[in-house]
Amino acid sequence: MYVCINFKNMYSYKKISYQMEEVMSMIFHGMKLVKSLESSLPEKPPESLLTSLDEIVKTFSDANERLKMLLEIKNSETALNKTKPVIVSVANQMLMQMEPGLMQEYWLRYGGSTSSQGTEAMFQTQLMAVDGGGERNLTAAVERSGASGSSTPRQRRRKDEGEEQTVLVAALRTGNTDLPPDDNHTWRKYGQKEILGSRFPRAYYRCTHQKLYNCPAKKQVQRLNDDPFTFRVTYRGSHTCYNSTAPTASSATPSTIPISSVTTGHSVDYGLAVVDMADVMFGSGGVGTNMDFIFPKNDPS
DNA sequence: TTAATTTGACCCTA
DNA sequence: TAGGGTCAAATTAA
Repeated sequence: MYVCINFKNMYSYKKISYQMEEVMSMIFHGMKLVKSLESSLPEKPPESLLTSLDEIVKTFSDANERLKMLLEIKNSETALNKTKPVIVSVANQMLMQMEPGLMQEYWLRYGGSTSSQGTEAMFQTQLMAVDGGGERNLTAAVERSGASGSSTPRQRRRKDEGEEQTVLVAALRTGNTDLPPDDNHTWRKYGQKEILGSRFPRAYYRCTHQKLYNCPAKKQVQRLNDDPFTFRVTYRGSHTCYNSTAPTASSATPSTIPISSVTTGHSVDYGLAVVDMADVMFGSGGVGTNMDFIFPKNDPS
């Protein structure tokens, strides 16, 4: 199952996008202050401590206020523009510029909500089930599986490896179309299998840093039977290699993600598209071209 | 030379 | 027992 979000009113969406960047930068500034305070905590005199705390509180409080205002704007626009969800095929084109794994990465890196309900409410998304070429609205959650299992861990477990997320990703139309688009992580292919009932084999990847950093992230990539230009990518496990080998997105502006492959991996080049987090957070509007994204709804972490 | 991919065999689960 | 997931030796690419 996948989440589709409509982005319509490009004008207000850009304004909000800009404001959201400001909020994000305020939050990051606050975090910086906290870190700075933390490092100098033992020798800080009470007066200086008070000043620092005041500044931190004010920064986060300002960010909070600004965010509330943005949400109000967003909600009022949503009420005015009840739009019909557009289906995955349209999204394929957008995915050439931005693909779901990056949203997952963004949340992981920049502290997305740990509450899927909160995220759900904020985005007011519409869930859509995509089954091959068919479509139907659903209100179920994004695929999760393997939460339970036997209590005796074994070396080669499959069913209780934690959360699983499935997303659709557009295949490249040029170059090596066999490769799924880069998702800003480096993956090593460790297997490929013919799957019963599937026209195309399923490829198995794990994080390149699995051994070095004990990173458990894995993904499966498979072309859809009825749409060879779309990959179904299933992510399992979260990356634990961020702190040590983080791709450069974290060093960029917090609200932007470079989509070209900044690490090695498959050398798929998309140019350098930039994705605003606010684009995703406040993406419903009135006039303009539909822009649809698909990304995992639940909190990937 | 090193790292990544391929692929047949093995293991695990339903 | 079948099907899916993983391992690891062999092969290929950089």
